[in-house]
Amino acid sequence: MVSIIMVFKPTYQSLMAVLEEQGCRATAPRKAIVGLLDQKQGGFTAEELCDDLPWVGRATVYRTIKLFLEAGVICKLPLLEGAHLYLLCSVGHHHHSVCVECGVVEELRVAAVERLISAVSADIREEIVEHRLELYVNCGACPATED
Amino acid sequence: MVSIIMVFKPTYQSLMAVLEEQGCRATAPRKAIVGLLDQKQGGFTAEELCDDLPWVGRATVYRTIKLFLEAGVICKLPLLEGAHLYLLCSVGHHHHSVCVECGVVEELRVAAVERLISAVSADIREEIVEHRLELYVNCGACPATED
DNA sequence: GATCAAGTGATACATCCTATCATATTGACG
DNA sequence: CGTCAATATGATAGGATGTATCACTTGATC
Repeated sequence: MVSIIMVFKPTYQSLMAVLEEQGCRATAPRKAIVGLLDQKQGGFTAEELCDDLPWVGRATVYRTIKLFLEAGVICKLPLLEGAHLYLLCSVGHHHHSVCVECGVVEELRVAAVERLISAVSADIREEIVEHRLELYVNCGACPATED
Repeated sequence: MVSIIMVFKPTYQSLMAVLEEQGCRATAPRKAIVGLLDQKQGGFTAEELCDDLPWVGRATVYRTIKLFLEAGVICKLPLLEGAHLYLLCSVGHHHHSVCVECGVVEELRVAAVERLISAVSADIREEIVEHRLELYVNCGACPATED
């Protein structure tokens, strides 16, 4: 039996709180970016944010992404083709599933993965310090996304 | 019990055979690159190859890497820091462990991973088309690599 | 409101990789 | 061998994604 727990993602308020915790100011560009992130629950690219907020400099977009990356509320998810996606995510360890058709990303915690890692750990002489697992799925429910 | 199978990697001969299968010519640059790959069993970057073969153009180095990537005998392995490594690997599905200290990469087949994926697959409505697992380890045996 | 550290945007740059294109090489054929 | 067309090459420019710099602006505090 495999248990899968969906994890809820941060909201506008909690993201602004993260900034405050880091001793960062609540500036207009950052508020605008956070406002967007709040809506992009399916993942986003830096370029997307730049396009959506042309009045915000590219440097600021990247700086803000980096801030949240370091705070652990954004992950950088490698896609199959070598590109990657930024993704709002809950703090803590987890994995992702990405639909190869529609690109929708879901955050997973699969307890069995952690058990597997422990088991492998016992079998090899190296100490496992981190691991990464991504599932590339076909969600079967995505609308034909030809736009 | 977790079984881990080390997989042998392609040799000079088999790499040249891959080129031939693709209908490619055995040119001097390609032979030189293959000769190097044969020795870089621990992974390599494009820049490394360019440095080792200054008389071969960068474009050719990248083209040759791409050729082998498409043939499936080279993988592109994402590292924790966002960089990545190219890596000779056997054809077929497998995973990697990367030492975060010395960077040595080992190719793993962990049967238990495949069983886990099957189990997860049965529990979710999405169809899993591909997966990726990397272990970041501390091999404990690496020489202090401060150079 | 004045102050000043923190933040910003324009721009240049770094990295890694792909596209272009004139030239060179390969290997098949005679 | 020598010829020749297709293939491959290298120099160079360019694209994508991200970082560094720095003069200027803004926000939180007083």
